[in-house]
Amino acid sequence: MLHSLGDDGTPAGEAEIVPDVAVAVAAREAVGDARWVWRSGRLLYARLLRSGVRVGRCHDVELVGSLLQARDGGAGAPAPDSGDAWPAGEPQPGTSELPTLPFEMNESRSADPAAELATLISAHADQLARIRADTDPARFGLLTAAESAGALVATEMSAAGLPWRADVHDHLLSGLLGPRPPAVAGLPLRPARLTELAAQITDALGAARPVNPDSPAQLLRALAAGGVRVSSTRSAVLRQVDHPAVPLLLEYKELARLYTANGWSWLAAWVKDGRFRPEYVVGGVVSGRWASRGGGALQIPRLLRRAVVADPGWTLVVADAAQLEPRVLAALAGDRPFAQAAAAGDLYEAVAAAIGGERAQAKVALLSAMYGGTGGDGGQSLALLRRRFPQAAAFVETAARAGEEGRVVRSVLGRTCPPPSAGWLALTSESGDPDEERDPGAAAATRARGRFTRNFVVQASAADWALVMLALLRTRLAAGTAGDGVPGSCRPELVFFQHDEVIVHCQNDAATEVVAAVQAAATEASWLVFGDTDVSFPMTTAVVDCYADAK
DNA sequence: CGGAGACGCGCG
DNA sequence: AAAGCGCGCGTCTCCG
Repeated sequence: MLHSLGDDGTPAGEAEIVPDVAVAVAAREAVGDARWVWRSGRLLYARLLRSGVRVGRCHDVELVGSLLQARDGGAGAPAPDSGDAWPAGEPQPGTSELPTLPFEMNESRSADPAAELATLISAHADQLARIRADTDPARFGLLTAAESAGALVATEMSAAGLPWRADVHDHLLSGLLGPRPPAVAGLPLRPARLTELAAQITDALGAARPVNPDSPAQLLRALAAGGVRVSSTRSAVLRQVDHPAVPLLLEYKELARLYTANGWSWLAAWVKDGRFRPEYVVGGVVSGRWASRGGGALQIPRLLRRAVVADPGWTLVVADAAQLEPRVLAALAGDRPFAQAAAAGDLYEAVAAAIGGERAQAKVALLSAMYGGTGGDGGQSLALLRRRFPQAAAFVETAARAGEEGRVVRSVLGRTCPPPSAGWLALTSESGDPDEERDPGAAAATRARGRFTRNFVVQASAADWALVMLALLRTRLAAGTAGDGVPGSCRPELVFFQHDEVIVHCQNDAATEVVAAVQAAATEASWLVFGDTDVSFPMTTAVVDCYADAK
C-alpha cells in the first residue's frame, strides 16, 4: 500500500493498493524525486535491489526513532540541554533540505494493512514535528536525512560486495601458514607453521609437556615455569620481555589470529563469486559509526587488502579523510589558532610547529586530549597543547565534565550519547552520610564516563561528517555521467565504508570523475555540518587496482 | 550441552 | 598511581 504525503507528513489523496511494490516504486522513481517513508528499509530495500530497483531518498522511521529516543530520553525525560557540544557563534547551515514526501509506503502483509499504514503515517508526522522542535532543527534534520541515506548506502554496498580475490587470499594464507590443513573428524588440523611454532615455543620454555599458546592460562603458567613473570600474555606485554620464546610467541599469535579470524573458513563462509558481502549495521555504535554483523567487515587485517582487487577494466578509488577527528575538534571548538593549524596540509605537523615539538609527540598529545589520556611520557606536550589551544582543550574538558556529572552530550548534528546506567548512578551517587565510605570504584567510574563523553563529542561529530559525506557521494555517483548509456551495471559503486574511508569500484575511465565526486562531497559535507570554518577536511584519494596499493 | 564472561587482537 | 575512545569475533574456561 502506498499513500502520497505532503511536506508536513499529512496524507494527500487516497491510499493506493499496488500489486507489485517493486514495480510501483520503480515507476514513481522514474518520474521524479520521491522520498520514501517506511518503517524500516533493512529488509525491504534489499528486496527492491534484488528486483533491480534503486531509490533516491528515504525516511527510515526506525532509525530516526532511535535518534529521537536518544535525544529525548528513554522514559520521556526532558531534552538534554544542548549547551555543551555545540559550536558557539557559528552560522547555521541552510535549511533547504526539507523534503517533499510524495509517497508513503507500507509493505507488510498484516491483516489490516490500512491500519498499519495509518500508524506509520502518524508516527512519521510525529517525527517531523519532533525534528522541527529540536534546538537546531536544520542540523538535526540533516542528521536524520543522513542516517536514512546511510541505510540505503549500507544495503547497496552489501548487494554490490567488495571485490575479493579468493585465489590471492588463499595464496597469502598458504605462504604464511603452510597449505590448507585437512579436516579430521570435522575439525581442521592446526596448520603446519603453527604446529612448528608451538613445538619451538614448548622447547624454548623448557616445558615437559606441549604448551598450547592458544590458552592464556596455560601459557602464563608455562612462562612462569620458564622464568618469565608477566601480568598477561598480551603481545604488548610480551614484547617488553627478553626471552627466546617471545619472538616465537609473537609470530604464533599473529599467524594464529590470521588463521582463526580470516583463514580458509572465513574465506569459504564470506566470499562468494568474487565478492565479500558483509552486513553493515547503521547506527550500530552509539557514536553513530557503523558496526557490522558477520565477517568482521570493519576489522579486515591490512595484510588482506592484497586480496581486494578491482575487476578487469575496473579500478578502485580509495578515499580517506585525513586526520578527521582532530580536524573535527578544531571545527567544533571554534579555536582559531587550532583551526588555522587544521586549515590545510598536515595537521600534526602544524600542531608540532605550534608547540615546538616533533610531529609524533604532537600526534600523541592530540590523541590523549581526545581520549582522555595523560599523554604518558608526552605529558609535557599535552600541557603545551592546552596552553597553545585553550579553546580546543576547554571544549573537550567541558564534555568530560558533563559526563562525570552524569549528563549527556551531543554531536555537532545532535546525536545524543546514552545516559549513565543505573549501576553507574548507584556507584557514583553520594549517600549524604558523611561517615559512609564512598565506593572506591566510584572515582574510576566517574573518570571513565568523562573519557567516554569527552571522546563522544569528537568521534560522533566525525561520524556525522562522514555519514553526510557518504550520502552526498552516493547522490553524486548516481547523478554522474560515468556508466551512462552502457547497458548493465556499469555505474560506479560504493563498495566499502569504514568510519573515515570509502572505496568506490568503477570502470577505469570513470576514475577521474569519481575522485572529483569524492572531493566535492567532502567540501559540501564540511559546509553542511560545520558551516563557515577555517578548517579543511581533505580526502586523500588513490586510484588503484588493489586496495593494498592505496597510500 | 549451551551460555556467559574473560581474554586477546584486528580495525578506525 | 593508573590510564586513555569505539567496535566484532574466535578461543578458552567455567558453570549450570
